Amino acid sequence: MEISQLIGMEDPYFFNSQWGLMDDSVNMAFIDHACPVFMEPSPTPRPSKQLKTSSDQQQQQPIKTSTPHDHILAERKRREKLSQRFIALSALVPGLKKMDKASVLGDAIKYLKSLQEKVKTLEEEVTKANVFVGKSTHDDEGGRTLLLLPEVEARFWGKDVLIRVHCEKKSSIVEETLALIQKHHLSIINTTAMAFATSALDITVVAQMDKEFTFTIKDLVNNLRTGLKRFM
Amino acid sequence: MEISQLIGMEDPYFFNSQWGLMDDSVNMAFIDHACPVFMEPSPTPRPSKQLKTSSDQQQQQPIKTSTPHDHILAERKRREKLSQRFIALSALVPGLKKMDKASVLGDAIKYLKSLQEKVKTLEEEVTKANVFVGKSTHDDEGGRTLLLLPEVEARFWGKDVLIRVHCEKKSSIVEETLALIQKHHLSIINTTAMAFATSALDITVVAQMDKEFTFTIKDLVNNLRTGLKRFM
DNA sequence: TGGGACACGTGAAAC
DNA sequence: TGTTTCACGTGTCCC
Repeated sequence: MEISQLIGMEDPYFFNSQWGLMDDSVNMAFIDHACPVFMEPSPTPRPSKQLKTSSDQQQQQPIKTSTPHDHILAERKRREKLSQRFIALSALVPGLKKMDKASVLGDAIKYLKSLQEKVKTLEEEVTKANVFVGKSTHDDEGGRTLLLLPEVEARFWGKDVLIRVHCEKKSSIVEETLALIQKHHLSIINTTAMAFATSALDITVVAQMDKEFTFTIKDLVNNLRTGLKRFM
Repeated sequence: MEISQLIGMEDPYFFNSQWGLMDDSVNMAFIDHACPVFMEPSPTPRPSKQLKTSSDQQQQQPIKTSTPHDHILAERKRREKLSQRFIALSALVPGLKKMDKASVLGDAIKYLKSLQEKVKTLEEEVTKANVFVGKSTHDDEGGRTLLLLPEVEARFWGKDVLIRVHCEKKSSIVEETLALIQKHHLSIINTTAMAFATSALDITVVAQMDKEFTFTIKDLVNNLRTGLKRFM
């Protein structure tokens, strides 16, 4: 409120010392990049230059009848926001040596690229590497293994999936297992079930993930285990 | 807080061509953060030579006269570099709706955070998956296990033995595996071999120990692994 | 018409 | 010393 009164004397155009430099804005037109902002030759309307001292606050408005200092206030706010985000960005980039804006941007770009690459390779590794998951077993000290059936194990290689189930021999357990697998958008390629000892069953399934479907080994194993448990 | 500061220094923001403004540096103090220099191979599409127009503008410059135009050019170059990096950064951030600088920075920050989080969870997933690795592979220490083919796993139930072998698909590997098993005085009851992915083979064998013969799971697994390794 | 975004030139300050 | 980076106010464009 009172601010507007305090700076009534905006009276711009103080540095018309080298006004001839301004027609260089024509050249700037082709320097400008990306966003299609075209600078016009800038007619540069000559305002009646009259420098007013600070004591004189005659509020006359030549052309710019708009708010004179809301503009600079808004610009300050914009700069402040930008600076804050620069700081926030620099806080996220590790090993930042130089803190100037260009370096922050440059290192952030490099770091972002490396992160994208890392995510890519990690995702590949997760889905393509051979991994066992979700063995519900506990090793005791003797090297023996206590079996908490059902035991489910899966490994991925791209879209191929190998699933092993070791469970108690029960009627319809094979059908139930295959149905569970199919519910995960897996196309069964091959399967075998072998009896082991007196009451155990060892099921092996090779399947393929349907296109556009991805899930983690962990989820698959957990879902199969909990699904089979309901049958036990 | 900041508003009071801004209002308080509102007045000294005016300018005349003289050298009379000094307290401007006071308010700069809390925002300013200076930086070292940095140079990089930059395309610099346009040198933008400042050619002298017919209406030469050299005059006055009471005291300064140091480098009036190099400064402008340097600043232009700096801005150009910054803008270029903004464009490069915006090209890396997917799903960018608004293209203004603040949005680019903000979205880049959010994207960077999400990538960091993703890397973290992915790395966790990979290591956790490795922790769960079962008995068959090489290194037992620290709960970690190296995933080295061939993987061999065996379990006993009385005289019954279940053996699983996951190995590279090679000719005669099944026969070799069965031969190795038989050398351990194991009578093969049932067996199956399933191809998995492009070059893997998953063999499951159910056998029975011959009378009078006993050995530990560990010995059986190790012998099978070393025997199969010679084939790889 | 008014607020948001941008590039500009400029003075100051950090090496 | 000069080179480099910064924030500032400003004009202008664009919704």
